[in-house]
Amino acid sequence: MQALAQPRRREILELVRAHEMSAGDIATHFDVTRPAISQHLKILKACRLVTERREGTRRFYRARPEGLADLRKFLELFWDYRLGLLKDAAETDHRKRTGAGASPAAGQKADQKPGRTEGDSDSGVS
Amino acid sequence: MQALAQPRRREILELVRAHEMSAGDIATHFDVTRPAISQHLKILKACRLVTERREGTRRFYRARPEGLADLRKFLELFWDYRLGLLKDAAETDHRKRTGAGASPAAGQKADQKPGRTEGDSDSGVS
DNA sequence: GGTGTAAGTTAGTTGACACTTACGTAAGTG
DNA sequence: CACTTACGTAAGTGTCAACTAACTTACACC
Repeated sequence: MQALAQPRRREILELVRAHEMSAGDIATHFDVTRPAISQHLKILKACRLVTERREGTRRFYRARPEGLADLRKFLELFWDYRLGLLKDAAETDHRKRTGAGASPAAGQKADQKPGRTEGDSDSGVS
Repeated sequence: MQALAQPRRREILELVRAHEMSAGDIATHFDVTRPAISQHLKILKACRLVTERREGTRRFYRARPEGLADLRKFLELFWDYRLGLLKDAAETDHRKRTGAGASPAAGQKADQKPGRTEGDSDSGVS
């Protein structure tokens, strides 16, 4: 998650999303030095967001969408739950009901807290 | 995006995800001071990730799933695109995961093209 | 009107991290 | 074996943000 917070790393991911690219080629797309890109690639690789393929002196990188799938799964825990009770539609306009503890959508079905499912797959989100 | 990178803010979101909660109550769940939570809530509110409801001296906060939907849409640009050009067949082991087939809100596809999306980030966190 | 409570705001400090410069390492070429 | 290419790593620096402390604002009750 933190790996994607940095815009520079998202740009790198976009570069290697379609086709793999060597570290030097990636660096030429930015105005920062090559070691800086190398450090970003190290982080992305540690988070399992890219894969590395060595060929002679060069190293080619490529995005790994499965790593992003982990993040998507994590986010789904939020909006899936919320969207489920948006069908009430009563709370969208007048929620001035002073029920301190009682929300208008008192139904609150599926109050189950989405337990930590990080263990399902090596979520290297760190 | 950057708003969710901080674990503390994700914990706050989890707290107010199910039911709204006052700022003081939120603060008691953490070992940091109350102003710190207030600043986090300010950021979450600026990013449209929570909504505020005032009641006397208290202010109740609640998660806003639509804000997370934006992030989900952004992430879909990555793996949807990747899954689309898997015609290379080099990595044929991309059998449909649980999310691919059971995505409930998959009705709305990404309306943006997967082109240059940089600059979209930096969601005015500060 | 005065006091207490609940919350946001400002100023200042500290720690994390992105970046740079310099150096080291592995593979190819003469 | 010297030399170059391609890349990673180490140490140092600057900046941003998370946190604390102190202050201010808004509401409720006496």
